[in-house]
Amino acid sequence: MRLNKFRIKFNREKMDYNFAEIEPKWQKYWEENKTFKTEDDYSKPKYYILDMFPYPSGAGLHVGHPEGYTATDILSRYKRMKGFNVLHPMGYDAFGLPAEQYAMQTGTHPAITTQKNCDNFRRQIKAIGLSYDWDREINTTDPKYFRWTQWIFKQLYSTWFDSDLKKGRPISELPIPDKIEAAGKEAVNNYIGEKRLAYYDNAQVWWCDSCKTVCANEEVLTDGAHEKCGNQVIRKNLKQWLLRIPHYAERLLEGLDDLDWPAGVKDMQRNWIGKSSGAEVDFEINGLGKKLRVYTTRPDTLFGATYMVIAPEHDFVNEIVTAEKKDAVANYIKASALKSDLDRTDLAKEKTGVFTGRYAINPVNNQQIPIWVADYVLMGYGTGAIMAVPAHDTRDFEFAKEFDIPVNCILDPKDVEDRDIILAGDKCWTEDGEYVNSASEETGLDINGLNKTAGIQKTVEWLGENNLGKATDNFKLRDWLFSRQRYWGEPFPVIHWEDGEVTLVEDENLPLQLPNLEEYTPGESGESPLSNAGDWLIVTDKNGRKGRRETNTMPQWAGSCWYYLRYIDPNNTDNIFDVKKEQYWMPVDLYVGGAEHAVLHLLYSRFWHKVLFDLGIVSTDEPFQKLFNQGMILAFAYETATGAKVASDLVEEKDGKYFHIETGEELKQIVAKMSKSLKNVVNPDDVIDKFGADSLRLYEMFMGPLDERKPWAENGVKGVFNFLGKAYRFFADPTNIFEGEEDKDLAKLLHQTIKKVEFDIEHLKFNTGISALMVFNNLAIKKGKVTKETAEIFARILAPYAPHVGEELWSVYGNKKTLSYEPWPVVNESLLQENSYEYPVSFNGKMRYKMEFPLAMPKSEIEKTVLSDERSAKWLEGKTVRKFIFVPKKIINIAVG
RNA sequence: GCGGGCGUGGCGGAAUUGGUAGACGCGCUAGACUUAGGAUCUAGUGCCAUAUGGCGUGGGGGUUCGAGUCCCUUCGCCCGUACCA
Repeated sequence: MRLNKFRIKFNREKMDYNFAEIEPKWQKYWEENKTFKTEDDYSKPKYYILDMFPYPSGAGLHVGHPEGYTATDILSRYKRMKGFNVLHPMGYDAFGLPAEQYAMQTGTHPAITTQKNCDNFRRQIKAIGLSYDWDREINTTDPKYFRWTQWIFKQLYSTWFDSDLKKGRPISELPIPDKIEAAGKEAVNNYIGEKRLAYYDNAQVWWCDSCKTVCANEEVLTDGAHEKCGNQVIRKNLKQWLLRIPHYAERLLEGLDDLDWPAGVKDMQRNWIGKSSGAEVDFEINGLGKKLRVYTTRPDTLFGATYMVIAPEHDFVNEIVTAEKKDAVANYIKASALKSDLDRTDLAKEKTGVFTGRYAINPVNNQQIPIWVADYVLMGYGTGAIMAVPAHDTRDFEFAKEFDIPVNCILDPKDVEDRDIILAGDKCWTEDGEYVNSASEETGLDINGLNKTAGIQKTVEWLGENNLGKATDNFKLRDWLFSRQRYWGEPFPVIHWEDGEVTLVEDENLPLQLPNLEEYTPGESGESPLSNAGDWLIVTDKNGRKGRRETNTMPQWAGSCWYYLRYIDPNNTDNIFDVKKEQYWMPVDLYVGGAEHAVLHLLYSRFWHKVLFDLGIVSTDEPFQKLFNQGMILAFAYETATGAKVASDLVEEKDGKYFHIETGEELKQIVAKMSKSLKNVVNPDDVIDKFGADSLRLYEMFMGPLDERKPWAENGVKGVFNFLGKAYRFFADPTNIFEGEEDKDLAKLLHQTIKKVEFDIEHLKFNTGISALMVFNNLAIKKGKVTKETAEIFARILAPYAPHVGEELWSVYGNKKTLSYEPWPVVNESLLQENSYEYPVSFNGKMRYKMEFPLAMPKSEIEKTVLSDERSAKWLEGKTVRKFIFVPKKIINIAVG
């Protein structure tokens, strides 16, 4: 479908809405007057409104960007008029792969590409009329910025987590056990190294062979593809920097409770942190004099354990396996090591495993149960070993059925249809019930007759008393892999000395800049491009000792982890920010962005923030008080009956139906993501050219609720453009404005509109706010004349949405300065007072007619009037009134029958 | 499987939280002004029916004087996640 099917024409004779003149004029005014420069005026209440800053791609802004940006801009403009000191900044998350790949192909330095893209983004953002304080613009690739990213890394490296106090503390305060102290300096250093929040070690990592880099767990998609490029990642063992985020698991989990965040995002983070409560239990291994420790969330089902499983990678495998099973087990381990992770996590596949030939002793009843090796048990979770209770765990049940292992039901489901089948061990039961066969005279444990909660409690107590196990929590959250084999990232301020010592670059030598390179291509086996940087790479200390700089760089998350803090004091050269300013501005009052960052950026940021809080660097425990996810903007797309997608330029519309231009086939209109291949990508620049920035802003807000996904429709832009045109033509025409008293209806609606617009902005319901402005505009035009006071109020309440039209009207009325700091109009409640109400009169819930009554009229009189009204006769005929319902200022309903 | 969200006219969506379903906009229909209209203005527009009226918020059931809204049940779609013991 051709998108340019109409062009806006102006009537040059009359005063018309010429956005192409108005918009650049006011953008220039704001820029020259630094209208939106934010002062650190502590006497005013503050409001910090943050957008997720963009990655400045070569493709420029997408219509998804202005959606969130307009929403925050409306709120910012509104809050300024409400007397708040508003911090509303913008910047660029500019480290990243595309600029580096472009450099590999063309030799253009990533800094040049980045600069160009940032300039383009800035131009586009300014063309939307967003009220950012441009003096606070930041860029993660700017050495003045990443100096402090490196500085924070140093803080992480120099911090340990005190699990008693549940907080991070300076590494200098780490108590060293006497035993370690006695073992010498190396032992002490190793001990400290094990406690640092940042550490360098061999790690099983995800490697993307297409990007030639490692990536974090969070960057690997469900199907094993790299989030950035879609290539399947593989496992590799490399020396890498990691951050001990699991130390903060509990804090990150608890912190979520008090945050005003979307439930979905909170749940995703909870899920990702993955806390489970259970117990660790030790099983004596028969004939080895060794204990095998398992983790279970169901210690209450110990009596039902009929076998055990250890992961193929478990340390004990070789010791446990008996001579005659050695080959079988070795083959199994080899086979599972070859399996891709995708295969291993494929739920549909059948369970596999092999018996080790050895038995363990179940501590609750001293029975011997076989130990198996199976890859459905993962080394990375819990202890890498489980007790298997097939009667009450679906995975164990599947496995037991596969290998003919006994299923002992120990939990009577009671009133359930399949009770007999379950009791016979032919069906798995994972819900609550009453224990049976769960007592042993020999060991003294008896939980028969209890329910699940009581069973768990009693078993855990018993395990503790007998020194066989204890209650334990487990988390899914793993160490955060924090280094990348890339050029275009923050260099680590780290030197590896030839004697094995690792030191950090001194604060006064930060930032550690990136060297200029000829060759940006990473090595095949995981060397970073920086290993080609000869002069930069090698350092010598004053004693002649040689060292090599860390050649990995930080991941893109590093820069975005703390950018909201730098906006507070972006040009501070001595400190990361001024303490007073931080105390004034933090926390962020509202953070708006896409939901795709639910477990990546938003979890990492919270982690860093908590560490900085523990170290006394920031004053709040959480960075973002309220989070709001804007919904994705989609587009209409077309597909054939067989579901084949058709590019939009091959579609024509006839009588509300869609046809293929070439084949004539009727097509179905669907909603899909904008994509180049479907040719339905909308560029904000084009929309501004054709309709203006105010129309773009208004339409993005008018489309629907901010948090919902919704399709772009150009006709909708025309709708809001028509509104702005109508409003402008009416309100900018001096012959429509008079001095005097406002029409009563219009005055009332005006104040209702102020109230509605205010409420809707506060609640981020911009679509209905615009609708209220339209309703008012329609009535004003119908009335034909408005007072200057009304006109000025309209300009002010329209301005947050359509600031260019707002400013233009304001100046038409003779005001010389911007309206950005004019006080928000006060609702005159007395105008909203009603002394009568037009009641809908319903019979059995169906509205039949309307009738006006004074609010003061008593119910009995209203009842009498309504029932004797001639319009009621028809509905009352042959029926008796069962009940007369009267709800003041709501409804009258007569139940008849 | 589990977790989160959604389902309202031809379309995007309203409904101030249990009280007039369909605000506002698009589209469509008719008219006005025009050489012209893809500009602008006016009127109409949930569906069925000639009409009194009937039917309508994915389907079924329930609570209530009254249900898009609450409860039960069922269907469909979207997002996230997955052998986490």
